[in-house]
Amino acid sequence: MTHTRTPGRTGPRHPGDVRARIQQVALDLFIEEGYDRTSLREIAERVGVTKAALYYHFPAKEDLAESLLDERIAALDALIGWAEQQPDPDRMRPEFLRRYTAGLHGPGRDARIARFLGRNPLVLDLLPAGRQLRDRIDRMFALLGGPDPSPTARLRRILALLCLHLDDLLPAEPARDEPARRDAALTLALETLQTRG
Amino acid sequence: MTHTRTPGRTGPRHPGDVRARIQQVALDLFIEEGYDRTSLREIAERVGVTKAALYYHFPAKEDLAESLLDERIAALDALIGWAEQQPDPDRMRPEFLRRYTAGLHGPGRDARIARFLGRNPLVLDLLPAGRQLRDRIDRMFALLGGPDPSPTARLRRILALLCLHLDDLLPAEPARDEPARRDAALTLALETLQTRG
DNA sequence: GTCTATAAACCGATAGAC
DNA sequence: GTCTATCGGTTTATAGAC
Repeated sequence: MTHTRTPGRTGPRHPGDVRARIQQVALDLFIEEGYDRTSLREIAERVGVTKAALYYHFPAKEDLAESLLDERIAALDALIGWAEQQPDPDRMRPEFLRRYTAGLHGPGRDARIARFLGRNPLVLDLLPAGRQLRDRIDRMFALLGGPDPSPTARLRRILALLCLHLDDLLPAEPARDEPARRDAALTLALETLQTRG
Repeated sequence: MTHTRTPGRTGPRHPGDVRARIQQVALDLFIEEGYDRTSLREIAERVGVTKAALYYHFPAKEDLAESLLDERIAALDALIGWAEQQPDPDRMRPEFLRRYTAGLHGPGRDARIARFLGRNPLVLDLLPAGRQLRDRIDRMFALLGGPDPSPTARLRRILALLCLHLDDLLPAEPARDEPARRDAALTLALETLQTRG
């Protein structure tokens, strides 16, 4: 038995684990200049290894992107699981939005993954994990609204969730990512969801 | 003086003007599979000409994309011009939203150009015309809100305009592009803009 | 685990005939 | 205006040494 470990497992042998650093750098570049325009050469260069080393950790470029989405899918699954256990949907929904935005801006990469998707929406069609993610989004829409929604009610719940992603969808604004802005977004989301027009 | 015309001018010599057909096909493909993933070979194939013919009508791929954005910029300039002439801002703003969505879904390519941008947001950074378009968007935000906005008010006007683009931002939904849905979006946009929280 | 070297494919773009 | 043919560059991905 050797000390060699599968690169897919967690638990870095040394800090700055290469696999995680590749993910970090790739995420940065995917946000900055787009998934398609980011080459593996560019990622490898910034990490400080060669292109071939990337292929040791990820079989293909798509698998590197998938590994990022998997984290986000797991986070959403946990949240959806919680929501489905709540007995009172009317009390669940506002708390759902609070937990959603809290999870987005807590520790971890979720906030940047959301921005990655906001800047590369076609990834949701392109990758298998993207289609899985879209399935989770649809289930969240279902949770946010009651049965048999009117067109307005349908749009309203979509809009409420979108509120919390304004900064991911818009091109860089001066005031992005400030706590006050996040609070304002949550307030707007709650108001949007709860208005009965 | 010959009959040869500059391809940039309007007035087709024959119906199905090749330049316009290239734009149509390119727009379709840019929406379906993304700007970066759409090759000139693919566009030429679907139009029924060779790649080289494309270069007669557009000096480069970017110029083809720019030509699409130019139409949208002109449409927005007209709308912004109207808004700046209105004496009463409080009466202008709801009407602005109505004209904005009417222009989007009237004759012309504007609706599909908006979807092109929703699916390829990085184009706004990439192309010179994209940055011009962003400038128009900023000016519309300024028109929609009064001076010295609170964080909530800032987000609110952004959200109102975003309402009218929900179908451009979301992955294909079953009920996209129906008049009832557009009416619901306009109602929501007006409500979002006018609520004073 | 990381390297050097290279394969194979595709891209945007150009030259020049017609 | 459209064609054939091709150039030069970049990309993803692989083979094999260490």
